[in-house]
Amino acid sequence: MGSASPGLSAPPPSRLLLPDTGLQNSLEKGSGAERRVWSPSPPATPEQGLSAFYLSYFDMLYPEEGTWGGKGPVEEDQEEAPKEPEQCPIIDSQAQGAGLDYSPGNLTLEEHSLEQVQSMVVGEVLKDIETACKLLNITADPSDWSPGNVQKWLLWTEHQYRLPPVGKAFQELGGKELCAMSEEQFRQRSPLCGDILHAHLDIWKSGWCLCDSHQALPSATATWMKERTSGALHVCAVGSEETWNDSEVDSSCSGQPIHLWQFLKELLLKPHSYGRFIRWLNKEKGIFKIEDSAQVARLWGIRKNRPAMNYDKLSRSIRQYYKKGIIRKPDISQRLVYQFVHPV
DNA sequence: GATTAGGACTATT
DNA sequence: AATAGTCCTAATC
Repeated sequence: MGSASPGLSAPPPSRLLLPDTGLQNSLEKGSGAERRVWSPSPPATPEQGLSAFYLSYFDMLYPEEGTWGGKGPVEEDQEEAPKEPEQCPIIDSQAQGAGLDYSPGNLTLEEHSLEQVQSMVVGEVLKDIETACKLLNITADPSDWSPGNVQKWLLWTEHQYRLPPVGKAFQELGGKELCAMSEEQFRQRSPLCGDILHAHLDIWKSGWCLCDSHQALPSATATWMKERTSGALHVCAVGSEETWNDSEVDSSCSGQPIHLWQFLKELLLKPHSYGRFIRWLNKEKGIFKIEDSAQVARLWGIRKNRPAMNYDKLSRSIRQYYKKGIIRKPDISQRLVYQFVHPV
């Protein structure tokens, strides 16, 4: 799944259908400039429908809540409403593990857990998309689909997610028309699962957008997904020669697994989301500091689906880069500070 | 006690 | 084969 959590760019995790606890109220009270008010009303927006889908998907993936990492929803804090996006307060990593920071603006434990869920779910769905493309011999971009492709996709989605058959409800539609349809139109054609199908298609559209950073994303949900999952689907920059402008690092497509150094750059490119955990000390020289080793390791573990990842292992991988000339320690060695050998 | 360095081995692709 | 994950010892901060 995409990267995880800490992110917190729009839309916030509060879009998920949260348990009926006091959480919703606290979220609304704590809503800052970045935070949108969560609407407790029945799913009326595509995003809310999608959120419901995430949870149902999660249920399928992980029947027993909290099995991942074995810790359940009670976990570290990760995020706060940043006052200055580029200003990254140093967090005491000691306090992170057991840290229960409920200060205003910080995410609650439930949110963190949900973010992890979102990241994992989105990652799994994106993997499914890759698989489906190969299996069905269709493109990742739904707008390219022929009516036949649309039918293939429908059948696959029904089967994959055990949805009730939609029959001929979408029979004559091509990909472009399908993409142009609102959730309501999906519901009209398929009252039983139109919303779910629309949510699936939304993910396909977004997943496709992950391959093209220049293309505008169709929805806030897609923006959220892009923030969190860039690189999850397609990252192909290989070696240490390529440039690493903001526009280039995660705009590639090849299906190659992401490398740690790429992942670190990804995080570094989003200081607003991850600046608390890793940030540039000198971007021109490629010098960065891991402010919260445990969190960076946790994010890496999520990305690679390695629940047992920790900083000890992550740092071992970084050290392997010394020989390869990808990352090194800066001239003046500091703890948790590394330097990309080929900054641009 | 956390971090750093690196050897050795295994797993995955 | 390349890369990363795992486990380890030892040194250092």
